[in-house]
Amino acid sequence: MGMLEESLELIRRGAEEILPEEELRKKLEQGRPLRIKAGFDPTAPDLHLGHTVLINKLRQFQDLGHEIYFLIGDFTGMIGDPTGKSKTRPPLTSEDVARNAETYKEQVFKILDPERTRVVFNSEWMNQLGAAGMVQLASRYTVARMLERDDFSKRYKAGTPIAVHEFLYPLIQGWDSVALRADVELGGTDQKFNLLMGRHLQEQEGMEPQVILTMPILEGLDGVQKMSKSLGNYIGVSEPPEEMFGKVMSISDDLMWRWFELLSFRPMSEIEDFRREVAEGRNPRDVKFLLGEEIVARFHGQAAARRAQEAFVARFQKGGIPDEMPEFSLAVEAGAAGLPIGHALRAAGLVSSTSEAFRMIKQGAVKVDGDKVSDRALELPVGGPYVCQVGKRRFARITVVKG
RNA sequence: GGAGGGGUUCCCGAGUGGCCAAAGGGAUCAGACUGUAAAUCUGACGGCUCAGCCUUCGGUGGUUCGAAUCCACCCCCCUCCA
Repeated sequence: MGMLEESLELIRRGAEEILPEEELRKKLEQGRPLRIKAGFDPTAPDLHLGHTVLINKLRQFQDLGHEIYFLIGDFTGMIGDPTGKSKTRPPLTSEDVARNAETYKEQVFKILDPERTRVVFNSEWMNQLGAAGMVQLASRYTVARMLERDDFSKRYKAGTPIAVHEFLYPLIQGWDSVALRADVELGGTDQKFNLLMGRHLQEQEGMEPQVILTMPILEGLDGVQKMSKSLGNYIGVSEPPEEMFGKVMSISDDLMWRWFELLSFRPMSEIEDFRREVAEGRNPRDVKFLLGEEIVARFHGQAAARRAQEAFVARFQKGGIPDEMPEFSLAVEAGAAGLPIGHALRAAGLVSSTSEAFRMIKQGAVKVDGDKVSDRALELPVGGPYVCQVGKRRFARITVVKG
């Protein structure tokens, strides 16, 4: 059964854990489209590549002919996810949720096939459940077992408070699996407990329990910490092509292989070939080009990807300046003939203070129209535009006008 | 409620009357080297109309020629006991 093994191998790719893998094999052997579930917050999505690791896995399931249930947890959203920090979330109106759902679709359908994706909301069945149903659901699990969840047990031992309703979160998430009759549920590694809850509840309901698949957290641009917005080491899926490409090029060679595994749709055999070629002397940069191109093409199309790469080569390999950069029109002070360079750089956001501007000048990092600036007292005469540059990456086009 | 420990520049963390814009490390930024890599080396790292000046060491007020350092009160955090 070569087909089956191939499918399994694709599903296994990059996955942290599949529990239990034997059951997954059996489900696949049934030859029917499986119901694949993954849950998402109802909050406004601003996806970055780290989030797409999971979505890519959904896509692979789709390619294998299975059906995706893209669950938006609008009911659970009211509880607030107790995993991790204890920030309370402001309640969302149904309009908010609807709008956020649209944004999700926009971003996610760059990867997923809309034809094979069902977007569902758990308020659909949770609102039906009622208080009595909720109590009954809560009776399905013991406190002792609840405390097995890693963060619960840590908090309990540490003596930090756990509100009773937080226990409801995994139960509801598990109940979603019952309601959807999910065959497989995907989630991040931190979701393992919640995913297993689905198995438990389905079993109690006499259903064939779902298989759970956890995906690892993607490392960000720094290669060490997880990709996240707050750490600033991310690539957003709606970033412009050139920026996206440039950021991919800036990752380390080691990280590149990790990204290939989790973000590329190239077969692993091909990636292994790349790895061998690099070991034999091929410039890793050229392989990274392929990764960058694939990723940019996914979100912006093939043509944009090619342009992004050309712009990259022109700018960095040939030392040119980018076509597009922020433009500013700055006024000189009344009576002055020109704009002091320090002020200009600060106003254009190239430096955060005039002090920094002077430091940069001292270090030879500042160029105007390609000429290195060494005089901190330099003034830009009325006119322009001047192409101002700090370091290799920060550019602005500045026009100086009369005050 | 009782006992003790602590709040320093982005983070960690030294400093206990002047030599302190404040050690050291991390992060960051720039320069060199490169492949806008990584590693390494060098430098910078409060602000300003910048060889000078101004504002910072939880808050407020005080002692002193002079305070991050001493005193008073206040706020916040942590540990132990009840």
